[in-house]
Formats: sequence, structure tokens, C-alpha cells
Amino acid sequence: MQEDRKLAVLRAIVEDYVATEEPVGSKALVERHRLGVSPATVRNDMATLEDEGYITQPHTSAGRVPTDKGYRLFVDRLTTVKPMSPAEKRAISTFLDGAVDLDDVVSRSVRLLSQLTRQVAVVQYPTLSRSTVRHVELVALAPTRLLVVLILSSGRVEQRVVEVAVPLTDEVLADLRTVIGRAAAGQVIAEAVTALRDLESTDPTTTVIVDVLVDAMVDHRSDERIAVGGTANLARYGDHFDSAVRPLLEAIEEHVVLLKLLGEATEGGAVTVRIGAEGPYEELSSTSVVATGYGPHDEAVATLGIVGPTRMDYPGTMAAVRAVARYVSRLLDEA
Amino acid sequence: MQEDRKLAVLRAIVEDYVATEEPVGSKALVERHRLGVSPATVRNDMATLEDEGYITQPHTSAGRVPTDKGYRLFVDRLTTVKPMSPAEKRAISTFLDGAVDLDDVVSRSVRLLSQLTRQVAVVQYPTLSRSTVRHVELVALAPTRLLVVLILSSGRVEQRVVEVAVPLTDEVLADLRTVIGRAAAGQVIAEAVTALRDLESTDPTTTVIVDVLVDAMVDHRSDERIAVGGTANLARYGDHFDSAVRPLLEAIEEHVVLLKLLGEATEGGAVTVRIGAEGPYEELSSTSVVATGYGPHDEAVATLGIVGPTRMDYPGTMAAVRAVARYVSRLLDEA
DNA sequence: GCTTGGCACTCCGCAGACCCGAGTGCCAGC
DNA sequence: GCTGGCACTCGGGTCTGCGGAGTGCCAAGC
Repeated sequence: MQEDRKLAVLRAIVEDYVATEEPVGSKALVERHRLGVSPATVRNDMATLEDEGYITQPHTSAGRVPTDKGYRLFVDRLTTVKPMSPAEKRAISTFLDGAVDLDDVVSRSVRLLSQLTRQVAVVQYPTLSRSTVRHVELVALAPTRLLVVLILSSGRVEQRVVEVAVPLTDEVLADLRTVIGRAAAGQVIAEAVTALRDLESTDPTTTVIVDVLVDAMVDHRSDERIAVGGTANLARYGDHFDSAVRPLLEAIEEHVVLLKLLGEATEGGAVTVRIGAEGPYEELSSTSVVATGYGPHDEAVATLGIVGPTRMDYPGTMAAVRAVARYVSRLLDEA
Repeated sequence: MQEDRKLAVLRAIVEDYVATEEPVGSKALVERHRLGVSPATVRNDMATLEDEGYITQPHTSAGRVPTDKGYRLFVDRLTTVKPMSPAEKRAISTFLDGAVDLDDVVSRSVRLLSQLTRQVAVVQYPTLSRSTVRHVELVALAPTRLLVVLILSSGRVEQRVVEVAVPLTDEVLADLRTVIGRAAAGQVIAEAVTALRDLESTDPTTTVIVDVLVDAMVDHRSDERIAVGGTANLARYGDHFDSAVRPLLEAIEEHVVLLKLLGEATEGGAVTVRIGAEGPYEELSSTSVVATGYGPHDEAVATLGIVGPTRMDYPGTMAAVRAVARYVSRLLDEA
């Protein structure tokens, strides 16, 4: 038996199954793909593929369906990420170019991604920890009430209100601005935190402000912010409602779970594919995740991607995820 | 026939149908509710109720199901919003009290509301238009690049980056701050916009900054921000997937649609109920909306509520929506 | 004039029987 | 190693029959 024909058969099975959502049989295969051999031959190949664990039959005398292992091989060796068409590229840029701020970039990306892939899209907000402090602003709302605004290189803005014991004069405030600005501005979060902590003992007012700033910087809640879109695409899952859609909807609610699913931000533009039970959640054994890191200057500060059924168009999806990540990264370069 | 027994029958039908999700027949009805009459009598009442359009049968010789009109009557006349239990009240406060900023309040409310009602919860961010300008801050990011931060009384912060033609000195910046601050601070959005427009002709730099500020103030995108949660509850819809869940998922994607569904913010704590086809979207003819306005000082600046099947526990849901709205309003009072 | 028990009727939903077609595995021949 | 042939399996669709829940109506009773 020819090894490469066997792989061609696997590829054909995956493609057909993805397209039709039905177990694919030997006859249909030779008809749709010019394999140059008879159904019987294909059947032999299929038997081997099944022995090796790449495909299964839902029941005796039914067609074959790829297993997770089959998809894995398909993704790793049988497919190349197909480049986006010029039209698609244009769509991406027109869609994203109007964004006014970071929030807008994220929400547009999520919508774009879900439309391109027709899957549920997830975009993580650029993580605090890797960005630098661009500016800290103190605004007096009342004599003893202060608004602390933290502006980061990623475009993120965090704000907190602080009550201070002693009423603040304009001069004191100006001083505080300089002191804090000198300590934090331009630093990576981690460094800024250390520098600020050094100021803590100075006096009660400074201490309370520094506390809240540090708090805002290390706040986990912020690290976990994500945007989700395209949940309407879940409707296309058709049946498997309870087994597939319900756990996914639950995962979507739990942003922490989603973040874990997305996994680590990957450097260098590589798109990660996690297929079915490879992931950490057994309820999601029939969903795959296609994700990649993004961020300014090829430094992955966050992750974006899609979540969908294992039965999905991997080449197309991977292409879309990669293209959007690249475009968003370039947007962040400019900012 | 006694008019009030007829209504009791309707109430019983609604309650049973909501509880069991199955058409309710005359026999089961007299067994579960001490109506003091025989099934035959109930059948007569049911026939009248059906003539009057309050209930229907899915098919001949099946039990009865409330119509939209039936639910309407039930909500308007046959039920009172039942107060929350002390335990529930405590749950609400512990859940909401840890909120650090407006975003947090909104996201917590949405989660709380979806958990209390086991429905899809929607919370609109406090609308820009009714709030006042608390502060405008200008931050020089680079000599010709400026970050404009707009802080509103609702706690909302909008930020934009502006490029200016002429490099800015510290003095010019300070001047700009005072001029703009004087024009905008403390004003309602609408007034601030007019006041700012008056400044526009002063010089090119001011003009470009004012433009971006005005833009941020009237930006519709901001008016439309909402948070959605509890979509996992859609899984409980069971069947009716295509007819009920799909359009709802689509509506949830389209935030504009959701806003329209929520309707106008209502003053005075009244909870609005929109049942099935009463709403503007025919695809959502089997979903109801329970919503109410909320905001500081009894002034409704935004709306929150839930979206669910017409077949829902109205008294309980209305109670939860009202309780959460009240609590959130009180939170905003303090801020 | 309502209420009630009785009764015939309707119709859904389920279970069983059946058949068809798609697909397989295996084998003998090329 | 490929191919055609053949017997076998099994899911899914259709048809049928049946039981049960529920109705509508009627005549009798309070």
C-alpha cells in the first residue's frame, strides 16, 4: 500500500466530513476525489487508518469519521494555511481601520473574527503585565477624594477613586504627580510596582494612593478581561446540543476557563491548534481551539482565536486567525 | 360563571405551565390547585378563556397553554411582585459590594441577575447623554500627540488620542486645560458640547482637541454599550432550538437590537414586561423581556433586565430585576 | 342557571415491524 | 497490491396499532 495515498485518503475524509457533516464512505470518496483507485482499495486503506486510530465508524456499516488524532495529523502534515484572498484582506483592513481606541479594536476584532470563521471568537485584552506605564494622572474630584488614572502603553486605562484623610491643595497634588510620575512613568509594570512601593512610607496620603495604584497594576481581574463574539454561530451546531453547545456556553460565561483554553500567547505568529480532548476540559472534548498571540512589535502581549467544533475547516480558520492577529498587531505598533 | 374563578383558573394554568412546561389539562388542574369545583366546570371556564383569547390548545384534545394575552393579564392583574427573601437580599449585597469601578458594577450586576433569574441578563452602561462632565484631562504623550481623557459623573471614562500640528509646551497645555475645563466641567453633556463648540474657532490646536472631545461625547457607540451574561441559560430552552434560541443568540450579538428590546429606561422603579410578539421583532415572538431603569438619585440613566422565554416565572423574575436595579442605583448614589 | 358526572371522540406519542440503502469485510482473481 | 463481486450488518424512514390524556357535549341535579 502506498503511504502517501493513505494520507490522501485521510485528507479526503477530513475534507468531506467537514463539508458534509456526515460519515464518509469509500464510494463517495472516489467519486468526489480523483484518487485513481477503486472503492475496494480505499476500503483497505480505510481499514488501516482505522487500525492506526486516525478514523472511526460511528457504528458498523457506516462511513468513517476522523478522530482527534486524525484531525491532528491533518492539521500538522496534510494542510498548509492558505493565504487570504485580496478581497478578504481588504475586508479586514476596512473593518479594523476605523477603530478609535483599544476597546474598539478589541470589539471589532472579535466581530470580524467571528464573521470570517463563522465560529465563536475570543480576544483577550492586551495583558497588563507586559506593558509599560505611559502616564499616571491624579484628578481631584473633591478636596478629600481623588481619581487615579493609570494609562498603559497598550492603550489600557485603569481608574480608581481614593479617599484621603487630609484635604489636598493644588501644590501637594502637583508634587504627588511629579513624584509618582517619576517613579512609574515609562517602566514595565513590575518595575513600576517596585519603584512605587519604595515611596509608600513617605506619608499617609502618598501611601494610600500608591496602594491603589499598585492594586490596579496587579489586579488579576484586569488580566482576565476578554471579549467574546459570534455566539450566534453556536446555533449552527445543529444537534449535539447538550453534549457540545451547553458546555461551551458555560465555558464562555466563565472567562477564566476561556483564558485557559486560549492558552499561552505564542510568539512568532505561529497558530496553535488544540483539538478536542487535547484540551484541559473533558466536557469540551468535541470542540477545538485555534489561537495565536498578538501584540505590538512581534511581542505577544495577548491571545486571540476561535472556539469551534472539532469538525471545522482548519486551514481556513487558521488563515483567518493568523491574518487578524497580524493586522491587529500592526495596529498596535502604530499606537 | 364566577368571574374570579375564571381568573383563578387562568392563574393556575400559567403557574402550572411555567412549572411543568407541558400543556395543562382540567383534571390535573383541580388536583394541584384547590379550586373547589370539578374538572367539568374547569373545562367550561377553559372554553370561555379560550374564546376570549387567553389560552390555546396546541392541538385538539391536548391541554391548554397560555397565550401572550394570557400572560399579559397574569402579569398585569393576577400577580404581585413578591419581595425577595432576606437571604436573597444578602446575596445581592455581598455580590455587588466588592465592585471597584463602574465596569465592575456592570459586570457583576449582569452575572448576579443571570444567576438570580436563570435567564439571559442584559445591563446597559449608564448612558452618556444624561450624565455630567466631571473632568477633562489632557496628557502629553509626545510633543505633538495628546491623550484626551473625559471623565463623567456616571463614572465612565472615555479616552482619545489626538495629533496636533504644532508641538505643545507645558504652558500651552496648562492653558488649554483651564479653558476646556472651564467650558465643560460640571455641565450636562449637551451643554458641554455647546460650550465647547464656542471655543472651536480660537486656534487650530484647540479646534482639533475640541473636535475629538465633542466626538467622544456624542459618540453613539458609547451610548450603546451593554453587557450580556447568562447565555448558558439558553441551554435550558431544551427544544425550540431553531425557533427560539437561534434568533435570541443573533439578537444578543447585535447590541443595537438588544437595546431596542430593553426599551426606554423607566422612572420610578416600575418594571416593564414585554411579552412575546408585543416586541418589535417577530423572530423573538416567543421571548419576553423584563426590564427596568436604574441610576443614581432615582433618575433612570440606563436600563437593565433579562430576556427569556415567554414561559417564565414572571413574579420571581420581576422581583429579581427590581431588587438588583434598586441596589445598583443605590451604589451609584454613593459614587 | 350553574355545576356535575358520564360518555363518545380526537389525537398525540410510543413501540414494534418492516424495508431499503449505504457501507463494510472478505475473498478469489488478475 | 489492486479490483470486482458478494454476503452481511445496521441505521433510519415509514407504516401500523394502541393506550392515554384530554376535550366537548349532554342530561341530570342542586
